[in-house]
Amino acid sequence: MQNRRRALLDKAEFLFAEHGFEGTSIRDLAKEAGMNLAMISYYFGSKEKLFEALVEDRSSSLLEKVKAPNESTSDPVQRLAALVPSLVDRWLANPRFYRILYREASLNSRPELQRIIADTLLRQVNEFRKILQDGVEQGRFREVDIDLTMVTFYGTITQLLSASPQMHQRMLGRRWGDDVSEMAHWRNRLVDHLLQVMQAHLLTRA
Amino acid sequence: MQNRRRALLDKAEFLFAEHGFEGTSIRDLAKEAGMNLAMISYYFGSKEKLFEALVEDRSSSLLEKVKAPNESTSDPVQRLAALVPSLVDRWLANPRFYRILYREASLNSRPELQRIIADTLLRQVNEFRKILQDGVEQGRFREVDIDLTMVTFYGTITQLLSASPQMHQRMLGRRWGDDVSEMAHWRNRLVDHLLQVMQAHLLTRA
Amino acid sequence: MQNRRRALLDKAEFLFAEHGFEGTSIRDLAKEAGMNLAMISYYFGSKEKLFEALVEDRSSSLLEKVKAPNESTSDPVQRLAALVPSLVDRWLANPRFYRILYREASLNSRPELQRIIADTLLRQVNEFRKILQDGVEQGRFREVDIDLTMVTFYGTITQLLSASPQMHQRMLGRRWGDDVSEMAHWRNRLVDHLLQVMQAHLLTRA
Amino acid sequence: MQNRRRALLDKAEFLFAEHGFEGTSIRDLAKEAGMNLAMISYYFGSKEKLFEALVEDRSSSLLEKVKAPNESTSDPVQRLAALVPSLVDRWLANPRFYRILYREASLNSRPELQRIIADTLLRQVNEFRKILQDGVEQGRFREVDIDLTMVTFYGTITQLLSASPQMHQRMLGRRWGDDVSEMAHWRNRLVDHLLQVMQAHLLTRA
DNA sequence: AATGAATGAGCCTTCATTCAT
DNA sequence: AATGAATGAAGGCTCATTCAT
Repeated sequence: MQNRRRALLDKAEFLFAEHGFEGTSIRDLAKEAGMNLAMISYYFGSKEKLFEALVEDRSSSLLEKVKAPNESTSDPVQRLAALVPSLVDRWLANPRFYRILYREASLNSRPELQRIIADTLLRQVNEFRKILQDGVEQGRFREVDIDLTMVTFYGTITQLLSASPQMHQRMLGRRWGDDVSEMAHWRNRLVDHLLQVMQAHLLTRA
Repeated sequence: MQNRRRALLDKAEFLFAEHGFEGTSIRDLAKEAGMNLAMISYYFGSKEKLFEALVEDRSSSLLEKVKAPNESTSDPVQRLAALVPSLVDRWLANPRFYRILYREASLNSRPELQRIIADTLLRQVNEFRKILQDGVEQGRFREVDIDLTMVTFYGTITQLLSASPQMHQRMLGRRWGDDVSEMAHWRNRLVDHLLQVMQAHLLTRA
Repeated sequence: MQNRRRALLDKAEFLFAEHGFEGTSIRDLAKEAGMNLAMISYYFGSKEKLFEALVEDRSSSLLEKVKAPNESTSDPVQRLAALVPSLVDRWLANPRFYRILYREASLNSRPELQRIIADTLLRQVNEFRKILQDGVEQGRFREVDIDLTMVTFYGTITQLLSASPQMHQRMLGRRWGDDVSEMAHWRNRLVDHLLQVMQAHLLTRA
Repeated sequence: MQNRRRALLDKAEFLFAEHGFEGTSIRDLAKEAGMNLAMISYYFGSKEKLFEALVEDRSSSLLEKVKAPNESTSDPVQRLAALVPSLVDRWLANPRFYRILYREASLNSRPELQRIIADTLLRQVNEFRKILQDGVEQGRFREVDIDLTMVTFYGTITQLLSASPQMHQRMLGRRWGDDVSEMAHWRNRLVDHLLQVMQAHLLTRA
């Protein structure tokens, strides 16, 4: 059945997020999913292929969601205002997945995995870069350091998503869990904050 | 001899940064350091204790450097302007170490390590938080989301430090290596950018 | 359908010959035959039973071919001259099968398989022994070491059949493949050589 | 200690001879040798490297023994008479090793192992080929099929060495074991037989 | 008749650690 | 102070087989 394959992907996402790719054994994964460990080989071929399948699955389901907004208008200011909540939603819809990606992206091992991860992350990053470039060219934005502005934007989200529960507790004082209302709370704070920071940074003062 | 212990710490820092704590075997480490693998147990007791020793060593050497600046004046604006380059220097002085810390801080394993890492990271974070709080209280800063402003500040640095060589190449187009002049380049860009973003964000417009 | 069963036997014979019984997995076999791996259990019950079925099939089909020649005359010299090409043809008609048998016959595992293999091989060996014994008894052959003469006779054929392609290439300089004309070449050389050796060895000199 | 390494080699030779390379697990081997299975990795690196080490060890110790005899005279007849017992002794000194080599040489897997085996076997084969070629050139031997004469010679020894205990019992009626007196018996019979066959085959009749 | 799914046992290898010297 | 030797546990993976359909 295909929902066993799906169950493996879900459990893998959870365990990879909590303990890392190296820190998760296929025995742990199989036990957690209530299956024989040979099923991982059966469905995916290997632990590494499972990872690739996870990226494939998650990124394909996410890319469909956001397409239109940034094409609807050519005004960089409006495009930015539209992209920020859209991106935040996209990331918060699958926080564990991005926690995994960012951690693995910081390693210098398993080059094939690295390539896949970089491809996935950069696809989204480039949406933002385009707006910045257009805005600066058109004189709507100040002449900022585009690379580092992107770093700030994505760094903010990454930082929030990547921190372990323990770090969150001690840094933000507030739980960061699977609770839906909790998520809505952060979503709104994050969107407001990012818009505020980006606009203050990019827009020329009257 | 003590420089053998030091050599182990240095090699461990390098390998942990590149391949992660789990991804680095003590065999690799011993081979890289040109010693017998029993030396790790001999000097540190275990792989985990070695990690703790690494944190101990690196953080103690860094904390001494920055103490005075933030006490010298009570003006939050000036204190911020002083803290930013000081912090950036502190981080860039040991980029590998922070790359390790941030990655491990995103895991939910080995609670004892987690605690040590959180302690180390938060000690620095709190310097920044204090300035923010004072500034807002004194009305010199706008009433921003302090937690998320911190996240943005540290997220920017983390993002820059954590990305793998491959990610750097593809995201920023520029190498990020051990080259000294390269480091100076990034140091200046980063300080300028952070000050600009923070001031635009925090300072009320005339 | 029965030709699927036959296809499995054929592919099994090929793979066992190339990689040995242990070295061939039923996965490889099923894939090579383009079937589901459950078919092996389905048709044969188990991998070992498949082997037995292979022996059954090949040896039964071969035994029918050669019966008459050795009964037609009582002269050992003529019987020998008739048996040699007949045996050579029998072996060369199925070189892979004998390659398998001889290899497995050199093991000391799976006693049941061993018994079956020994039965099959000895049935043919005994035809030769009988001629030798009769010839010596009748004074037509010299009083040779019958056991070792048999060993020489069968050893020659076995050696030729068993060597891997790589060994053949390097030992005989000539390919030993499925090519029909190639086979005819070896068949004639082998018959001539064996007759020459045996006659020189067995017949008293004038 | 190095005699543990030696013990592993000895046990491996025994088990490989009895059950084949594939049919012997490193668990069995370690248990048989009374060690932890990690020692195989420790001493040899891998199961395959252990095999290579076995070949290295056995063949190096054997090559030294026989050098002089075939150089002492240029008469092919005498050289043959000297080489036969010398070769037989060489092979019977390590029957298990050659049983392994011949079996593995009949496979078409693990090309690196194949190469090593072929090298080892051919080195000895070529001593014999040279005598044959010289003898024929000098007109001392009949114009025989040199390749197949070699096959007959080595096939005889191989056949005797390779058969499993069960096959021996049923084919030769006599045990073929580690018993020293038993070995001496076969050694003499084999030398006599081979000389007789080869001389009858090669020497022109008066 | 035939198959995809599933399993438990076993494979080889590497892990961090400890021990005797 | 330092090391080669040794270990038990765990790693990812493949094995032959069975089951429900």
